[in-house]
Order: sequence, then structure tokens, then C-alpha cells
Amino acid sequence: MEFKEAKNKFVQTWGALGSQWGINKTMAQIHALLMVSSEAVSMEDVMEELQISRGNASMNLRALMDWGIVYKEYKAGERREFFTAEKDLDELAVKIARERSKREIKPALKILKEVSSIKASDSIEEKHFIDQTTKLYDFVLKADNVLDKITEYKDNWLTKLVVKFMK
Amino acid sequence: MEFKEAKNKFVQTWGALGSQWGINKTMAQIHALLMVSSEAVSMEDVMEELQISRGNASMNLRALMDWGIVYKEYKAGERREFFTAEKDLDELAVKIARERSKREIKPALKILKEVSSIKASDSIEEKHFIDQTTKLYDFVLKADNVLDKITEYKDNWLTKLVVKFMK
DNA sequence: TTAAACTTTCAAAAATAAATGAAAGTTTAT
DNA sequence: ATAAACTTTCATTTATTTTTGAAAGTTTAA
Repeated sequence: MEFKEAKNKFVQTWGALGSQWGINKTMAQIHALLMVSSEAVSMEDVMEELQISRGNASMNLRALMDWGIVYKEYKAGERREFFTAEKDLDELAVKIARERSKREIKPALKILKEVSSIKASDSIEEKHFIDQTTKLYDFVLKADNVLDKITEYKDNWLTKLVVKFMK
Repeated sequence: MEFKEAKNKFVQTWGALGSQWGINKTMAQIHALLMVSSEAVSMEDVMEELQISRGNASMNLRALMDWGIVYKEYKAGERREFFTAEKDLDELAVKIARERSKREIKPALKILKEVSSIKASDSIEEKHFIDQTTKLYDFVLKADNVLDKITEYKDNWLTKLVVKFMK
């Protein structure tokens, strides 16, 4: 396999993986492309390499920046903007984890708290509902807290996790 | 908020959450419904409660069983099948983690190994590609191994993680 | 200012994913 | 064996998500 083929395969695979995780394909592909680019890449280049429209490139680059995993760069004497991806993997994972916690877990917790707080009637059905959603709330809260703690380490959190957990 | 409203809110929320995680909405809704049901539920009931077609119910129940988080139950003297969800949250999380590892992480690792193994030319571009994909491979492999180890505990893995990590 | 060079927005179109429902398949009781 | 009771399959339809591209917006240089 030669370089161009490998690069393409990587971008495609990362894109497919993205869509299994609720991130759209193009967004994941752009991220993949930037990850393996040694130089900052212009929007024009992204469009060209992935064969996508200007609007698509613009919107997905913006979304990646909102996630904090892609940065704008300005080159001296160049008018157009260039983009680079967060390349440190610990940092990348931490940012993704924090963002998903904020966007998905926290709102879900709020709902779980709400629905588990209804006053119980005598029916087994309702008792079970309250019991199960309460357990779920506790579980998700605990998991979210662990995630928080882990990502606090920032650098080498994975290594630290290995050390703490494997021994 | 009264029971019916709370139940509905829970099912809807779980469904929305599912789609952000690559699971289809109905599948997540069925799972939610079964999770909070004290009794095993028939396909007919699922169709009725979620207002979905027979085919849809059948296919998604099957998918949930493939994931190992929903079980068929047979009631004496009843011809039709009933379904229950895995209600133990530790067990549920372990099954989901293992299945996603098998379906998504393992295949991704295979590709990462492949593309990071191309022979390097002298260009900075290619060197960077190999370097970055190799790092990614190592990182994902390490993460997958930690996941493996954690889920080996099965019961109370989360509690154990809290204990090990918070101290 | 003006205009060139660039980016963003968003309504419409295209692509993709999910749901339907009727026919085919299966199981069980008689 | 037959038929009733139930489940599964899958071609077609429907709904959702993503992409396009042209117009509007912004920035910079002169």
C-alpha cells in the first residue's frame, strides 16, 4: 500500500467510525485529514481532497472548532485561513469526553432526576419505574464524575488509568 | 408530573440519546420501555406503546437481543413471546462496552495497523502520517485493553473504578 | 470608499436511514 | 395434516440528515 491509498483509507475509516458515534461523516473525515496533515490546510484544500462543497466544508470546520478540536491558523501574508487539528491524543480524548458530557450526559441527568422524582403510588409498576430510574440516575452521575476526575489529569490520563487499574 | 408523563419523557429522552450514540431511536426507545417495565412485555404491547409497526418492533427487538441486552421470555400457557431488558446497570454497561469494542474498535485497530505500516519515504508528509497513525494505533489499543480489564470485573466495575481512581 | 478575496448562511436538493405492511415463515394445538 | 397464532423478512415508502451552491456577509489592501 502506498501513501495516497493509506491516507484515503484512514480518512474513510475515521469517517465511518464517526457516523457510528453520532458525528457526521464529513466532520470526522475532515478531522482525520487534518490529523495526518503535517501542514495547516486551507478550506480550498479540504474541499479538493474530500470532494465536498464550500458550504459543507465551512459548516463542518466550524463544528469542529466548536468542539475545540480544530484550530484556525493565520499565515503571514496569506489572506485565507488555515486549519489544524488537535494532534495530542490525550488532549483530544479529554476534549471530546468533556464536550459529550456537557452536551449529552448532563442534560440526560437532569431528565433522569425529574422523572425519578415523581411521587410513588402503590402500584408495583410505578414503584419499579421510580426504582429503576433512580438507579440509572445514580449510575450515570457516578460515571460522569469518574470521567470528570479522569480528564482532570489531562496529560497521560490513559497511562495513569492503566497504571492504577492494571496493577 | 404523573407516572404516564414521566414514563413517556424517559422513553423519549433515552431514544434521543440513543441516536446521538449511533443506535437508532426506536431501538433505544424499546430498550427504555423494557427497562422500566416491571413485567415482561409482548411485541404487541411494544407496538401499542410506541406506536410503531410490527416489522419495526420485530427488527429492533432482534437487534437488542443480538446486543445481548434484551431477552425473550416464555410464559406458561401463552403462545406469544415476551421480552425483558437487562436491568442490572453494571451488566448492561459491560455488554454494551464489549459489543462496541468488538464491532467498532477492533476493526478500526486493524485498519490503523495497516495504514501505519506503509514504508516511509523521505517526505515530511509521509513521515508525519506514519507517526500520527502509529500513535493513534497505540492509543486506541491501550484504551481498548483498559476497557477489557475494567469490564472483566463485571459486578461493581464502576464502584471499583471510583475507589481506585478517586483515592 | 471600493473591490477583490475570502467565509458563512440557508433554502432547496440529494442521499441516507428507518419504518411500514403484506406476504412468507414458523410453531403449536388439535 | 390443518389451521390458528404468532414472528420475520424485505421491497417499497416515508422521514431524517446531510450536502449543495448561490447569495449575503466579512475582511483586507489599496
